Amino acid sequence: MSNTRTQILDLGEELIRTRGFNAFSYKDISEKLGIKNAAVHYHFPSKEALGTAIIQQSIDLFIVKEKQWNQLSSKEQLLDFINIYQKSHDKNWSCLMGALSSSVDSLPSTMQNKLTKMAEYILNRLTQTLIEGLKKGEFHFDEEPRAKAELIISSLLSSLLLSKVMHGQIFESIVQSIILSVNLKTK
Amino acid sequence: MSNTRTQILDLGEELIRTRGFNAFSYKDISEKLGIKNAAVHYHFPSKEALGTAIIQQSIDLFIVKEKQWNQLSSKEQLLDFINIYQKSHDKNWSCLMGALSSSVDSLPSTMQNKLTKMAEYILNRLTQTLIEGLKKGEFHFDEEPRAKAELIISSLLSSLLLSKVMHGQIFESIVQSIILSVNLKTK
DNA sequence: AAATATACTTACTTACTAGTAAGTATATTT
DNA sequence: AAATATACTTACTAGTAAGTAAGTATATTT
Repeated sequence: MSNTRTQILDLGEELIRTRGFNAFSYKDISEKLGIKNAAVHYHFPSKEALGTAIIQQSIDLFIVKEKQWNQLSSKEQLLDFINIYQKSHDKNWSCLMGALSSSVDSLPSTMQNKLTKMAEYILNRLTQTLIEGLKKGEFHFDEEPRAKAELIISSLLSSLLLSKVMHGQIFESIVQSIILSVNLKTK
Repeated sequence: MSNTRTQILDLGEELIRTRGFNAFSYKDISEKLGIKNAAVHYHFPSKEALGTAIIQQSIDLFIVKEKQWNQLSSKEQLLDFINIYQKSHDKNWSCLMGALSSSVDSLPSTMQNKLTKMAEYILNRLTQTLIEGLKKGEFHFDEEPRAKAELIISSLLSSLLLSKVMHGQIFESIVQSIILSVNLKTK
C-alpha cells in the first residue's frame, strides 16, 4: 500500500470531519498533497470509492481498538471509548458518524450502508461493555444498557458538533455527565 | 412578502435538513418550484444570504414558541421542546443545528455566527425551563441545569441524525431516557 | 534484457455551480 | 395616463466538479 494512498485517506477523513463530504473536492486533496487530481482518481476512481474506503478505515480502526478492550476492565473500556472523542475534540473535528449522518440522503447508497454497519457495530460493542460492567459491579445505573449506550454515543457525537458552534465547555460537561450517570468514581 | 420567497425558504430548509447545505443547488430549488434559477437569486442574491435567512427563520420560529411557553408549566415546556424534534423525526429530517454544525468549517462566517447565536439562545432558554421546573418541583435531578440542558439538546440532535442511519427505535429510546432523567411521571 | 506492473502526469471532457445583466409582464402608486 | 416597483425570464459567464484516455518514468518480475 503506497504512502500516497494512506495520505489521501487521512486527508479525506480530515476534510469530511471538518467540512463535510460535499464540501471538498479532489482538487483540495491533490493540491495539498502536491499531486494531480488524476493521481487521486488512480487510487480512488470515484469519490464514492474514497468515501466508502474512509468509512471502512474507521471500522477497521475500531476493530483494532475493540481487540485491545478485551484486556481492559469495563470502566477502562468506557474511558477509552470516551478518549476517542476527546482526541477528536482536541483537533476540533467531529466524528465520522456525525459528519456523514447529517447529509446521509445525499450520499451514495454504498456509503449509506457502510455507515449503518459502522453505527450498529459500535453501538453493539458499547452496549456489551455496559452489560458486562453492570454485571461486574463496575457501573451502576437503572436504564437498559442499550438505551444507555445510545445516550452515551448520541451525546458524545453531538457535543463534538456543538463544540464547533458554541462557546463554553460543552464537551467537558457532557463527558462529566456521562461518567456520573454510570456511577463511575473517577477521583 | 411573496409566496415564492416563503416557498424558497421552506424548500431550502428541507434540503439543508435532509441533504446538507453543500449538497443542494439553486437548480434543485428552481426546478421544484417551477421557476428559473435567476428567480431564486432575485429573492436571495447569494446562497449565503439564503442560508442565513433560513437560520434566522428558525430563530424567529423558536422565539414565537418561547412566548407560548410562558403560559405553560415547565413540564409542558420540556414536552413541547421534545415535540419539535418529534415532528422532525416523523419527517426523517435532522434539526437545522445538526444539519449545519457538521459542516460548519465550510460555511460563510455570517452563517457560522448566526448558528452560534441560535445554539446559545436555545440552550439558554431550555436551561431556564429546567431551573424553573426544579424550583417548582416539577423536575427532580442532581446535575447542574445547564449541563442537563446540554445533555438533552445533544441527545435529541444526535438521535435525529442516528435515526437516519440506524435501524431500531433510537429516537423513542432517547426521548424516554430524557423524560426518566428529569423524573417526570408521564403515565 | 524484455515484459510487466505501479504510480503517476498531461490534457481533456461533460456537467454543473453560483452568480449577473438586461429585458418583460403585471400590479401599484402618483 | 405615466412612472415606478415587483417579480420574474432569457441568456449568459467564469469557475469548478468529477471523471477519463493516453502517455511516461520507475521499479519489479521473468
